[in-house]
Amino acid sequence: MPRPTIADVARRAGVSKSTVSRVLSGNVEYMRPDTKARVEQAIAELGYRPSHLARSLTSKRTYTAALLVSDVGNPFYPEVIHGVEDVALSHGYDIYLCNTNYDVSRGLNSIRSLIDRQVDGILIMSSSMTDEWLEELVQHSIPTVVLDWVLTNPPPTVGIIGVDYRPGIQAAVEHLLALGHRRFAHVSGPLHLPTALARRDAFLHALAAHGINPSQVAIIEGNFRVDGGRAAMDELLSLPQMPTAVFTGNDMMAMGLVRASRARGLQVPRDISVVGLDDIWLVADMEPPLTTVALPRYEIGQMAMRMLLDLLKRPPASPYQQVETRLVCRQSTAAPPAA
Amino acid sequence: MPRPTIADVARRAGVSKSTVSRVLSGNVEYMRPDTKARVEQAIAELGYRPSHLARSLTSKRTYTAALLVSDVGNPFYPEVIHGVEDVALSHGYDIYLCNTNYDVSRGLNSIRSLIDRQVDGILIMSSSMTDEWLEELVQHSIPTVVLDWVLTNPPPTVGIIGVDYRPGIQAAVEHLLALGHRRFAHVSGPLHLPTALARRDAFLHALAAHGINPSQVAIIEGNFRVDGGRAAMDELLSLPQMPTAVFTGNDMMAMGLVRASRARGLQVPRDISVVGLDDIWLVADMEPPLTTVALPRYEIGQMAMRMLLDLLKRPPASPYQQVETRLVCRQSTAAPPAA
DNA sequence: CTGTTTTCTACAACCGGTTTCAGAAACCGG
DNA sequence: CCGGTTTCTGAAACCGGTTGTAGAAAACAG
Repeated sequence: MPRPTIADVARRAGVSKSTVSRVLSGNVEYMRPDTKARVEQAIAELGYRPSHLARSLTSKRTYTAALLVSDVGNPFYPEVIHGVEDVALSHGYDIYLCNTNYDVSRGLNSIRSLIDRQVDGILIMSSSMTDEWLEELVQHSIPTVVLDWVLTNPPPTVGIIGVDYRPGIQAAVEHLLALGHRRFAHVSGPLHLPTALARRDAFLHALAAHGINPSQVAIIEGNFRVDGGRAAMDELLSLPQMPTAVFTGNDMMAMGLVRASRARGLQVPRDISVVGLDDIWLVADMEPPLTTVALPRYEIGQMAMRMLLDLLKRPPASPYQQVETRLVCRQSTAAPPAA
Repeated sequence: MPRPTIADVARRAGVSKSTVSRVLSGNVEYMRPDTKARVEQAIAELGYRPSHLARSLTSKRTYTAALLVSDVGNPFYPEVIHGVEDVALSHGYDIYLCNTNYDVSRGLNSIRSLIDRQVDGILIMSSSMTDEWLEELVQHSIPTVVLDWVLTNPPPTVGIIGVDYRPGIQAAVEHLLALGHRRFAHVSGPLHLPTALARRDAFLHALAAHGINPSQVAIIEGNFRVDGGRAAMDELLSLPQMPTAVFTGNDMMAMGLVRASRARGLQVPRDISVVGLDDIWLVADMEPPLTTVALPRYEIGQMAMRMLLDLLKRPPASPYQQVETRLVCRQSTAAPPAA
């Protein structure tokens, strides 16, 4: 037998569809208690549950949101996803998850599909996005929240979660300086990404504030992945003068770098100090445990979803919120070699 | 301006809704070419895209499926998710992702919500499920595919992806025996899970086939997590006689075990050999790289989604498919200490 | 016991599509 | 030029809900 519909309930309770609809939506101000009771009983007896679909058709609300990430396999995401999901769940929302696989056009396809499905809003946490995505979404006036993206003049339906890299990175720099380091390198993410630039610049500024000229800092462009960190190690070794401390744009590259350095006979932190960024769970018990700039990822997820819900209520908003970073000191940093 | 509807297109093309609907669904056998052209032009001019929602209401198909996992953070899942997603995408499906967080009732809530949203089917890949979930789904005759779950007499709407642990585990056992090991231990998953039992039994059977009595094998019940592996190491040390080779129910526990052993002053593989299961990407460059029984996870994802699509077409099926495991030899296994 | 007001419920239209069916238009042979 | 096919298109009902409105029933005043 197919699911009972609202008409079945109405028939059984001897009332009209509208009456059933009213008790469902709690709109019972002018309803006789016994009528309400009859309807409720019919609902219970039939095990009736309203169809989300039909409801959405009139209400224009699907109670559905989408989360676009580059790749669920990236350890950065799980906690973010949990944060998003927990808030979503508690507001009756379900989440479409889409991996862009770092592919801009795949992402755009997903977005189109999601628009056709009338999702109420979209969370974009894929670094490999383009402004074209936003245009598409703005055009259809779909509320959107973007993580760590730079937007001059954001449209009213777009919210932004910013990351303030300064406090964490500044603390890292001061920590390294205090240990005695003077020669630094940075392994960045792909420099066409705003987030990679922000991290690099926060690092350089913090150094400059302490009298270290950015031009003395070796910058190696990486790819945010483990193998990028590995490759970077080789570049470091080919430098005329090895830096004694390296800050990597994320933890994955730090992992690759530490491994590659071990393979090259260098020991972390004795021969070289390494600081990562993200504080993914893996690095807490790496060999050695990684010193890193932590991002509150669960919080980011929650915040993003909450912002989206806000955007859904009172659209002309375009909010901006920031999360802070902080330094987590572990054992991949030490005084530079005497040399 | 709101999205154009089919009525807008019809008006603009000077035809009826039905005609537009027909060109949309490609049902143009009896249509004059110029009519079709007019409609297509109107569609293009308005940038019309049909509403998935309205369509689903009549067609009873939402082109939506759900994937239930225990925790996206578990490195087992990403590749599975990719497999599922790739097949889904290429068939016009979008995927709801739900984390159960190892919580049976949270999972059940998700399932209820998904049923109300009329998903076409559900993939269950959360080990912490119960048969109650299936009952709910079967009752609503929602096609379901379950990974590695034991079901006597599966209902026709349920498909199962089985894992044949034997080939991989057998190879692992033979590998260890060839190295000279005779004293074995197994760190299992929670033994109320069918999958944990299957892994344990495959191990014991393989040993038995080579003359090692299961009763001589130390079995420690773990939890499939890193800390479970850590705890298991302590139990191993308290044994009257240390085994020389340990097979863990998954890689996470192997990681914990290796780390704990290092902390206890033991070296892998010199003092003890360790074999994991899953071949998650992390273990390829652990210290030492882990020997492990590999599961074709991307394939599992693809296979599961394909099975679901099949189930959607010709329901009275209840298929069963198996994937094979195989041994990946790395450096966490060696000859036992001379002692 | 009426007339008015208040309380309650049903009817009907609508959301944006699909599908059945009937009838109009074009084509054809005689 | 007429009747019978064949080809094409539109009207209407439906999917499963929500909502505005009209009008019946109950309550109340006179």
